[in-house]
Amino acid sequence: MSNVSRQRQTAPVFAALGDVTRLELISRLSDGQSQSIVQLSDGLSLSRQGVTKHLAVLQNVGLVAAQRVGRECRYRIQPEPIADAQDYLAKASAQWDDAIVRLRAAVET
Amino acid sequence: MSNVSRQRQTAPVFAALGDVTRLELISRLSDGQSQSIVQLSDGLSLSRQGVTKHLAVLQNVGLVAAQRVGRECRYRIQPEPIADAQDYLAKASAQWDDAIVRLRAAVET
DNA sequence: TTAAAATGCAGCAAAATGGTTGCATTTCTG
DNA sequence: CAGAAATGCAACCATTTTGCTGCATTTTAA
Repeated sequence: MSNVSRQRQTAPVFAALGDVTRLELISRLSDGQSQSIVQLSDGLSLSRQGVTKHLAVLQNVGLVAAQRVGRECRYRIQPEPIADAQDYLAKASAQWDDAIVRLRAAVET
Repeated sequence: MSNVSRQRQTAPVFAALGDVTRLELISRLSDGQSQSIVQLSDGLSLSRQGVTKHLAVLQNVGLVAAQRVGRECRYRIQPEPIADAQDYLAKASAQWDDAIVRLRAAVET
């Protein structure tokens, strides 16, 4: 995959993670259990509809999945996008780690 | 460090990474060499001032550092914030990996 | 069957973002 | 010194984001 298309895929995931409230939601879902909107809203200084919007952002980039159960809507975390983001950062840092090693070597020559 | 304060630190870094142009700038700087604004603007379908703004975003969260050299301003990548972001994602995924293992174990009991 | 609970949808306002242009300033170079 | 090169700064604009409220709908439970 090209650099550009990997960036186009990954950037929206980073953007979705770039908000304290959404990181908190991710954190609350990180035990692997699904939770309803009301449950997820509990303790946040934000209206229920505000939380719904944040969940929609997370869902749009595939970080969470929703399932309607009776009258409630349960959200569950989806590990893949995070793994991809992790991978992206790992490759980026590997790149300049290598570069730094080469630069050091060049200096010491 | 508490969950919340880690989120407050990390969220802005993710937000800064959540843009294709900025990911491209990071990528261009990943060889460890510093580059001027004109160099970084080359080939981007964006005005030089637009690029400057993106660089300011990256600088504000510590992803790059600027140094004035004569009439040009050279930017260099700063590995730390990315390492932090990587660490954050690693801890998050470890959390639900553990949870999934526990859930499987519970089911198989 | 009636009321409460959980959610969805629409509209609206404030703020942030991403981009532009124009002009001033600093620094090199012929 | 004069002009070109590189940047900084300010103002402006369109769009997106983030939050709200109000009301409708669906589902449960008494």
